[in-house]
Amino acid sequence: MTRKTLPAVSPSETEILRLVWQLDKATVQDVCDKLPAKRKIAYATVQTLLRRLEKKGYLKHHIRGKAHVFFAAVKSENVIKRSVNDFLDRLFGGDPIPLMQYLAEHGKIDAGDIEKLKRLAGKK
Amino acid sequence: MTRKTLPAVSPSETEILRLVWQLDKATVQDVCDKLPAKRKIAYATVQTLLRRLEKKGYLKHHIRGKAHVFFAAVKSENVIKRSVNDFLDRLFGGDPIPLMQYLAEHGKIDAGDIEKLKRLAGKK
DNA sequence: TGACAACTTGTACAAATGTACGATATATTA
DNA sequence: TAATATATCGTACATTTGTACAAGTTGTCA
Repeated sequence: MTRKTLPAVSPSETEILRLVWQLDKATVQDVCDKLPAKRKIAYATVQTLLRRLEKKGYLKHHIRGKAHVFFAAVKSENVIKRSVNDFLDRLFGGDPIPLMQYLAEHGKIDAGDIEKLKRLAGKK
Repeated sequence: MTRKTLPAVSPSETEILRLVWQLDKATVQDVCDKLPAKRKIAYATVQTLLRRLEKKGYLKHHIRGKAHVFFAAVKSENVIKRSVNDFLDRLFGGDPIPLMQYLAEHGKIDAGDIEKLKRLAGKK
């Protein structure tokens, strides 16, 4: 009987969560190492974020030696879904087209990418 | 000599800001009326958000009668750019493809939309 | 012109967020 | 096994965010 909606993930937490997904399993140190060079925050800060994510229900951990090894407790798709919808609502009133448009116009994606996407969309 | 980076726009502020863009010029009341039915927050709250947006530099206002008429002080593209990039960084490490994919897979866009986008992307 | 309704202003305040130090516990290794 | 390096834990704290009331101000209409 898990609560159906977990507490919201804050922006910084999202960033950390993503790294854990990427690493699959990760210690505080692992996450620190994976942080983009630009983004420098203390080990202790990453630790706090991981702790909060666990308390909120997004992560679990088991122990390896003296270190905590964190891993996802919920499917990333669920988090992504919520995040994207929320973002879309706030910035574009829920309409995805302007977002796609922005990405297309800013060369963040090219025709090739779109070709692949088209196949994906077609599948639906 | 405007500061090159304005203070960040919070999620709720973003929502309000979007409505002002949509209305072009808007009083507190206008924004309230435009709020999605789901989202119900007090007049006073909307007012605070508008005040903050103005203080942060995203809005300006002139007076009409006794009411403040707010309007954009910076181009929406700038805000969108920052928001999208930020969102992309945090949730996808900056890679737009997974986002497009999510949108495509969830039927939020269809092949027709993509066809148009392709043309846009091609232009670049 | 006076009352009313519509607005703004000042202020408040709890909760969430971002960031991190100091103390303590524990593998590891010399 | 004692010292060391590494971790966690408890805690803290300034800001930002979300939300809003109460009091004062000012067009407006009868």
